Amino acid sequence: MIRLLLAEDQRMMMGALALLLGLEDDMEVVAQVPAGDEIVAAALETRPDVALLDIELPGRSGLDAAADLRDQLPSCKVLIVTTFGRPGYLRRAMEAGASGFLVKDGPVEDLAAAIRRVLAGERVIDPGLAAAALSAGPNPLTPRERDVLTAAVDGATVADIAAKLHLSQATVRNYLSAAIGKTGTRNRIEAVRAARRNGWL
Amino acid sequence: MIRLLLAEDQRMMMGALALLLGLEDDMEVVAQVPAGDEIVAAALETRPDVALLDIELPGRSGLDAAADLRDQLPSCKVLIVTTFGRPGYLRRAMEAGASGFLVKDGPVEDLAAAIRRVLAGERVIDPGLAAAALSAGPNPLTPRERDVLTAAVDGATVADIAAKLHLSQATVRNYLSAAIGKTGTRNRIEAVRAARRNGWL
DNA sequence: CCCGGCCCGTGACATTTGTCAGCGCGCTTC
DNA sequence: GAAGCGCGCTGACAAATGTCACGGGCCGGG
Repeated sequence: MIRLLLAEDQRMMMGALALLLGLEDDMEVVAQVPAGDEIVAAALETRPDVALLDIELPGRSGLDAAADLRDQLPSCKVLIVTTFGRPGYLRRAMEAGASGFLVKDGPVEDLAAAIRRVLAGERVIDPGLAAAALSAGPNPLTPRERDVLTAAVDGATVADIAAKLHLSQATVRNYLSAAIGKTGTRNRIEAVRAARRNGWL
Repeated sequence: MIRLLLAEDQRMMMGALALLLGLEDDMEVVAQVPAGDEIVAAALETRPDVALLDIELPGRSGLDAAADLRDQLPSCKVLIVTTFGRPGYLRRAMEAGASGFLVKDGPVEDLAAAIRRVLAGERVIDPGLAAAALSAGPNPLTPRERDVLTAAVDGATVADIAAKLHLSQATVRNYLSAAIGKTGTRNRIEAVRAARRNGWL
């Protein structure tokens, strides 16, 4: 029996997948968690063979959780299953030790197949996405630029960002300007969107 | 047999739901469409009793499709199933003649139950959401303000928006300012976010 | 050791953005 | 027909934003 852990915040999706995978003869869903910060605890308790993780989860990112799992339960393979096929996500998933990366756009049938392949030691990666990840190149943003950009997503003003990050306003503007330059965009909004699209966030 | 149509752009979700609902004795999935502009054609061909529609679909919004269905195939009940429980969405769904409104956050079990209730003539609405929709009040934005705001989502400058909508830059700024005022926010980014959150977009 | 990169800051500058007061036009509603 | 509202426009103003050149400190690699 292949023991599975599911992490996914859309409960309907998680429930559907759990039922579906449970129908496979050789699979068994041993844990379902709706938040990123519950993954490790659930995994340590239930000892799954494969963990299916969404990326955008409340509490803790699925990518971070993947890294945690690699450290604390290396026997457990990680398969990232996400809505957004962003190049930077794939890259980070690989760095976090994930064994596979699927987008939810694909057919359900792929899922069980991917699980078996991952368990056999293979790496399963969406082929189109792999190309995009390679052509996109690595993240050009420095850590600080990322911080400032992420702080700017919800419409915060320069003053807000400066206060949140304990920086001078002028410094914030400089970082913002640098990020805008590196993303080849015209203002912070476009910069944020471009960075997100690439998974640089 | 209850004949079902599914419209959903995340194929994995759609596939999982189709399989799952197909397991119910009295249900049968007769159509699966991944785009909003294919819904009506598929419905006319397959004559479903209930259509499960996502809102954010490529091609045409599920809400618009719901209105189309009411006109062209009134025998078909519409159940909106969406990720985002935005008050304005619920309101618009009701105006488009939908019989039910579920969020994907809920458990899968609810789904089959909701389908049966909708078919029995009941209205199925997430209770928490109904309260939010009532307390949020109707959309305060004028059509033009909406246009300008939606044109601003991807970081377009005032000049871009003016060009796209064939308006003077000053006019665009005025609409933007009005929208900012009505949403009680501080700049266009916050205004866009607030409007989206409420489903005023 | 020196170079380069990242970090954090300054000051000055042009541009963009948001606000306000007003104008005329057309429509609906009372 | 007057009042109210949405539409589109103008002009002017303050504030926020983006750009540039520049400084210093800290670190790691050649």
